[in-house]
Amino acid sequence: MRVSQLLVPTLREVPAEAEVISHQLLLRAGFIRKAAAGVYTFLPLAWRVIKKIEQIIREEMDRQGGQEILMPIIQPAELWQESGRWDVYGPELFRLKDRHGRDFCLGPTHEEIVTVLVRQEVSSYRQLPLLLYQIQNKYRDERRPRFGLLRGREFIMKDLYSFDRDEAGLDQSYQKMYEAYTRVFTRCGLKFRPVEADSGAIGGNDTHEFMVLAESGEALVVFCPDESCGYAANVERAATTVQDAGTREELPRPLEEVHTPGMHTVEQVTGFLGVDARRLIKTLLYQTEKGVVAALVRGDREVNEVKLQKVLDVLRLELADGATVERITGAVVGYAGPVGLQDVRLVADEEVMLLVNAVTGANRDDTHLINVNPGRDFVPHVVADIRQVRAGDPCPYCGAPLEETRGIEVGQIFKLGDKYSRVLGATYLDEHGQSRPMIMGCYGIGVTRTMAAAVEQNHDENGIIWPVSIAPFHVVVVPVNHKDERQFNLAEQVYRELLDNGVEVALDDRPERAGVKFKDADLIGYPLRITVGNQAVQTNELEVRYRATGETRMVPRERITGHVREYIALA
RNA sequence: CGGGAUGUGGCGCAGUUUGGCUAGCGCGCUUGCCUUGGGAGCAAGAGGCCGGGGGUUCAAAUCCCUCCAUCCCGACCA
Repeated sequence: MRVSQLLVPTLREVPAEAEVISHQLLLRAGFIRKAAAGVYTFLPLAWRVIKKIEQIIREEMDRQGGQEILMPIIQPAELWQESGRWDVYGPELFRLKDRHGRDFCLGPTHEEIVTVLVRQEVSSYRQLPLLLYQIQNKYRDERRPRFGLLRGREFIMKDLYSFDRDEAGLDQSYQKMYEAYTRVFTRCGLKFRPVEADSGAIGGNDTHEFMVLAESGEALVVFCPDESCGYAANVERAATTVQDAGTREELPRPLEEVHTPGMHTVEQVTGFLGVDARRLIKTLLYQTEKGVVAALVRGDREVNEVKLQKVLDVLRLELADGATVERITGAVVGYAGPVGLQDVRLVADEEVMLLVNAVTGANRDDTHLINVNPGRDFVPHVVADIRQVRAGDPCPYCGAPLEETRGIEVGQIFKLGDKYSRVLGATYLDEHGQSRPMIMGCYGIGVTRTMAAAVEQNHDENGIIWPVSIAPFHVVVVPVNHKDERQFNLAEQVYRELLDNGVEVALDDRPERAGVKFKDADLIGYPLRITVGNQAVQTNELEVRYRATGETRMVPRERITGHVREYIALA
């Protein structure tokens, strides 16, 4: 490709709207342009990258027996009503009507369509397992699209759905996808980590997220530093062993009230009373659709709202406002406690139950209770793990102190079980003529998000550094002086030779000064740059520059194609 | 959805407080000269219903009302 003919509108300055580095660089390097909030046009370079990622995904899906199909973006409301998700999905679902007033939506995911397809076309155990996938645009009307391609409203996703006879079959399909995903992200040249995750509203038991490790990631991950243990989980899901606060050996003392004027934070109370935060029981009131709930965690802990939501089995969970707190506890915010609290469900974290002679709010202004003993002074309705794990907590398997990192979720694999096959009636006849629901799994990869994640992880102050496997071109050939015919002809020869040998090469034939072309080459992130200047013409040696390291090397003219091909093959 | 901010040529911005006559600057773009190994220089150009609508006024980018868009923080979602 001749750069003079290529639509790569590079920008010298960072567009004001871009905050994260992948968004800035993809705009500046001429890969993407915004059409609306969270909706982008992919220019030629971006589209080449996307096609490469898609191709890697295709090969790995096919390797595991996946069959590619293409399902519609526009889906009839009836399907979603049948699964029950038309009402549940909420405002995230892009809804529209046709000219007859019939309801449709733009697919945010395709469980309904694919399950109904399989319901109609598959009826025998002989046809299972079946792995169907597509690479398709997806639509989610995010409340707040942000970070460029990392959280858009329209995005490209690979989604595969597995249909098995039973749980054992599902386990196998799940394992295949786990391997396939590991291969996909490895081949894309990304540093990533599969982590245990929460299954959220989709439900199901097992689920893993594949996280590309990057500071800008929205997800927080904890992991065990012991490689042989290998535990890693999204903090939403992460567990840790129950820890004693050091009060266990004490003998319970009689409950006592203390005057604590103006002390309503954990720091204030611990400072005032001269006790460890671990001795406090923090009482947080939450509003849910099932009423107000009190969540108890130790003073040094935070509530994990995802865990709490799961324990309570509620759809809505938010901290109660001050007025509600006062109504329930009879005191201003800061003095809530479990003792004598009426009309709310009490959920206590496991660690709270181990405390002896704890400190809590007294449900009265400026008053706390000391020597509170769980079981004696209050009895929670539920005891569960609702605490947020943090770095330093012991690994639940081996006890080593956990570490923290941030990640971008580029893939997630789910065991769905019979959730959709039951409601949508996707059944098959087994070898005994018995009708059974198919056992399903679903597996997604955010393709456009993966492109952005690759940039987040691979860049420097000059621009993008594409992993070779997904780079838009492998190499750019740059004649230094566009008016020097000898340079230009040599560059042209090299360009053609590389083209003829199957190398993805761009020739920067623009009548620009060398500096401009070098800057653009760095910004765009071609893995290799071949510079053709005076030296090349005179000595017949070409300068090859490696984007990843910034190193250069002189390569004899006749060896250039071999050198480039070797580099690509080894990458 | 709550809070905050911003909309002026392709990009980055000034001008708005205190209304005023041809709306500016840098980059980019076009043409010419010159230059040619890290975003050169000189000269001449093209390009803007100042986000939309309504109002106030002799006069609105500037003041008022309203709508829209975009970005950030939070909440939310997977």
